[in-house]
Amino acid sequence: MSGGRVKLSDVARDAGVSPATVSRAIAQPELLSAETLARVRASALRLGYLPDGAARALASGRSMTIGAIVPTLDSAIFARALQSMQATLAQSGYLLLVASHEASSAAETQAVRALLGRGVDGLMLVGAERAPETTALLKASGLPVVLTWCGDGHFTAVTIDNALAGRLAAEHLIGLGHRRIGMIAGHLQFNDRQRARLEGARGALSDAGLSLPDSLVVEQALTLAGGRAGCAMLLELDVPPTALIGGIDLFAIGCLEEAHARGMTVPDDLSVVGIDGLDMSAHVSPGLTTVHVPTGRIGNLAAQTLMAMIARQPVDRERLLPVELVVRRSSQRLAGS
Amino acid sequence: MSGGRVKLSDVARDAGVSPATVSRAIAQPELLSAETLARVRASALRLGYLPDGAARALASGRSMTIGAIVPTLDSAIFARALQSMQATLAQSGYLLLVASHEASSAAETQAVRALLGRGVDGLMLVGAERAPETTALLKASGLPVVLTWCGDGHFTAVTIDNALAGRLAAEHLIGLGHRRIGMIAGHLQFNDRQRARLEGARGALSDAGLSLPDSLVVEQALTLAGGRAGCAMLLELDVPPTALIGGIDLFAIGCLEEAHARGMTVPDDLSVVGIDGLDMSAHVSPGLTTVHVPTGRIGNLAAQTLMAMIARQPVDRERLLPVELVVRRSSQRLAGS
DNA sequence: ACGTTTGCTGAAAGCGCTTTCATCAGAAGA
DNA sequence: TCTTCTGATGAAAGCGCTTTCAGCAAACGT
Repeated sequence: MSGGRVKLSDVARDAGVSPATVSRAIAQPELLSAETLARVRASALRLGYLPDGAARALASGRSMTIGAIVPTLDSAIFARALQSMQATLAQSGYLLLVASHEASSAAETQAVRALLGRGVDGLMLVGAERAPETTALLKASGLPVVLTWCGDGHFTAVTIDNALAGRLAAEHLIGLGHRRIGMIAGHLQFNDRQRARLEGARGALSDAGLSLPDSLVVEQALTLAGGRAGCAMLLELDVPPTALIGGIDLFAIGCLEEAHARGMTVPDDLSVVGIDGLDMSAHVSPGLTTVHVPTGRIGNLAAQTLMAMIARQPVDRERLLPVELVVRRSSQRLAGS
Repeated sequence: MSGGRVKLSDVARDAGVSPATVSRAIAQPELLSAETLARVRASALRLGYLPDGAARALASGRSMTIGAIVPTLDSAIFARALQSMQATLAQSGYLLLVASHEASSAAETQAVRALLGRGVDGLMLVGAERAPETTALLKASGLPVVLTWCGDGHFTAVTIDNALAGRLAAEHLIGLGHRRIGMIAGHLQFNDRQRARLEGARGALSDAGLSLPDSLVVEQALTLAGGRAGCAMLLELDVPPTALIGGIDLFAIGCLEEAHARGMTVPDDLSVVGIDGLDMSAHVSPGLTTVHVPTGRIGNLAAQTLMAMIARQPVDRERLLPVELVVRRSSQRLAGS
């Protein structure tokens, strides 16, 4: 069975046509007469013919494969974006080649090189910050590239306004009378999304005549445990904040847990706001106030944009998707304000 | 820049050697003299040579690519497994080509065909149940295949004992005096993991002289909202169960939320046990009692097994990983038992 | 009736690499 | 000194497909 895979020439012989015709039957069926096409298809089906992707890629220069490089797959955010990307691509016969770099720009460079070598037809990356070498590699390849979450004004991008997200979270809390607001952010190194969210929050506070001093900002690993730890640190300050912003929802949920574990009540004793809008955030208790980010849509649009670029259709240089504050129970007016 | 990518023959010319030598410098450097190797490497580096994966794949028959087909990427479970797979593979220069089938066996067949066509060197699949056509395709390809979570005694597998997981959850509750236990399971169609977990729980109850009637089992979509809905249905029965088993942790967490929303206290009014052992489960309140599944390890081992099979090394036909009950606060002895 | 299109198919030249197989020094053995 | 290895390299034949470029009918125009 496995001895001698069926190849295009076998189908050609079986159908009594030339290899060229079989090739056309696959890629450009409209060029063939109905009769020939039917005959070739019948032969292909009968023999169980499966085109060899490597050979097709080599001969045609297109691999029908898109590469995606994310910080990690093990994140609800990127997992969802990739899932919708993959689903969108699959409808057009594209496959997704994924790599992760775990917040290392060197690893990202290596991943780009690996994917470029594998002949992807397009590439999706997260964020705008990267090693100059990586950018050079990307540019030199001439391949369609789409940046997500953050754009750099250089490559095509599907983005959200991370700074606005941070700002919305902060403004919401300021509007509720909070004056002392803390923030838990992801490690800012090689993570422009978190930096922008932090700066957005800082800007909102500053505009309100307040401030977000470094003492009220803690950097944590992007996990729920990180959120708990960050919350603990902030609550143990001499003058703890009355409200907390999580750079990602996971942090905010960690705050909910940590506050609960300390016998505090959210939102009575502490207001908490997240950024992301995870499904889960609607279901924790109290329901998490968060800045919703259309994560699935980002993946979906990245896929569509990439396919359009491959087809040499014009695309928006940068597609900015809206973020939106969703108020739930975890935030409330500061008592006595 | 992008005009005319550097190819192997360019490097050969630049280094003053034959193409064969350059090829060897990449794949079997030990065959070359140190001097030649250095010269070739210098040329390759200077010219920025990047081997063409499609050409290599075509000529060598190996693509250095592994395929993975999961129900969805948008799940903490599969995302984690894929992340650890990808990380493991990347260390050996392999890339991961992913596809999802959203619980459709037809979509799985299509994905297998697509990946096979793309010339993957090995394939990871979830579960043992699939269309006969898919199995035939897999067998005919002669490719290394590793099944995960469930094995079928046919293909190599990295599994857990899903029935045992269900059993452990149920036995724990039985041991706490619960007699009326409900279960929320994922849709059982094309999901042998959920079926096995349900049957395991049923077996434990039956062994204890109890039963798990269909009226106490609800099927839900594998989301937190599904868990809440399932919990609501069960709690609204005339004689509601005193304890609930979630076929996945997400269900159990949904139960926690739903119970809370109804003013019930877990575990005083309802005991809840999950299966999976999500990170999150340790942090919700009350902490979720769950049967821990080594999800990351599954991905890791699947990758290692696949690479071993590709290298024609002997591998265990089925590697059964242990599951373990982790008791936290969400379950307690039934009052008055 | 004859030059033109038009529609369909075939021949053949690669795509960029790997991999026998052959070659040829120089080292080793007799 | 002459053969026999051994180690390093090159020549060349593909891997399985796509894609010009031609060719050849049949249909068209005048």
